[in-house]
Amino acid sequence: MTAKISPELPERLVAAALAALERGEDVGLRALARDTGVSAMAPYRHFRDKDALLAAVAMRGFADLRDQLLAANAAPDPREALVAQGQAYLAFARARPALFRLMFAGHDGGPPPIEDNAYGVMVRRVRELAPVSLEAATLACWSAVHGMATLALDGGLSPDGSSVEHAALKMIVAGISAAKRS
Amino acid sequence: MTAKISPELPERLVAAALAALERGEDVGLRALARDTGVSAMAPYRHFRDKDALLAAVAMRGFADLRDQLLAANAAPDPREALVAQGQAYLAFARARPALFRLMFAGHDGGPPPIEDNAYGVMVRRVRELAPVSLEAATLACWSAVHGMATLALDGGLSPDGSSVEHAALKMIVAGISAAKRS
DNA sequence: CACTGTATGATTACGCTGTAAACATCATGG
DNA sequence: CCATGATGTTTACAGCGTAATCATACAGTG
Repeated sequence: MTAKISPELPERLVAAALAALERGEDVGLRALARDTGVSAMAPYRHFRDKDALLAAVAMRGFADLRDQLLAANAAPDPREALVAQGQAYLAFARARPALFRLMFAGHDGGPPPIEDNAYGVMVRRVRELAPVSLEAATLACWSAVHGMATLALDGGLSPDGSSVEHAALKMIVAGISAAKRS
Repeated sequence: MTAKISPELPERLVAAALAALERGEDVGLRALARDTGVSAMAPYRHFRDKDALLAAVAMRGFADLRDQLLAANAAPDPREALVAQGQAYLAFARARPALFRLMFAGHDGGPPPIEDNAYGVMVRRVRELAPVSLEAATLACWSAVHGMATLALDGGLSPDGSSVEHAALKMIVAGISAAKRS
């Protein structure tokens, strides 16, 4: 009665986790295994423990986020592009809140939250604005956007205040592009 | 064999939770009750469920945070004061990371993360800088500081990069004080 | 082809958790 | 003096993460 079907259990587990997150449920190894039609211990053949699985899910999330940022990066003007990236970041957090929170929940072994090229997508644009104090400018920009997303999820922001958010983002890039030296 | 001693179980439970958080352990109702020398079900006489207890803990955290911000608010110049507040906010998050994360973890029934006067402490200073676009400026400032704190906890920032952080904070207030209209 | 090692999954079991239900004990006010 | 409500205890149950052990199927080698 061994199944041994269908492609790659790990992928199906991660997919099931993403689905559960989208559904607003809280993910658990057992429920996850049940959804995948497999025994409770099966996931342990592919992930050291629950955190390892969640780290894999988070990585998928970071990849998606990077794609969203890239898609929003079209404008030639760096200021416009950065604001658009910020809005995309916010939209991602609001569209998939549980996943977003998981991504930044600090599961020990996982990758740093600033992952892969999602970071690079932004840094390239910031460099056009503030090449001398790049580090500080990048930190300011990313912090502001990430903080706004977090506050939005936790109820501090009204979900329809997009014009205020837009104005705030413009202030940030203004402050950044005004920097001459550290 | 009924204890019925000592002042107010709820306070002692919250205190035990804070202690456990400070110790880096993860809080649980049972362990909490054990630390307090009381039975596992006792907390339910004072809190509807675990989330309610955590919400109380979070409120205590917000009060502490507000005090830190007030203490950092001394400088007469609003720009300096805001930067100092940001640094205090960061210091709080780094000094008590588990509590900070709990405060913004979005336990349903709790208060909004921007709590009490902690918010007001900052808003008053922002108003001196950008009275016309207050909403956006406040959002920009709070978002940046909160995002920096979150990123710091999740390993994205080096713990000794305080000069970069300082520069980033200055950029933020520069962008805010440059705002003339929305 | 038979044989064996390795990868994958299933079973079982343990201690932990949050919490529902029923019971005991006290302080208090009619 | 006794009923009543507030507080804490005991017992019980379902769910969780995971350690240990067993079963199966496939791959490579003789």
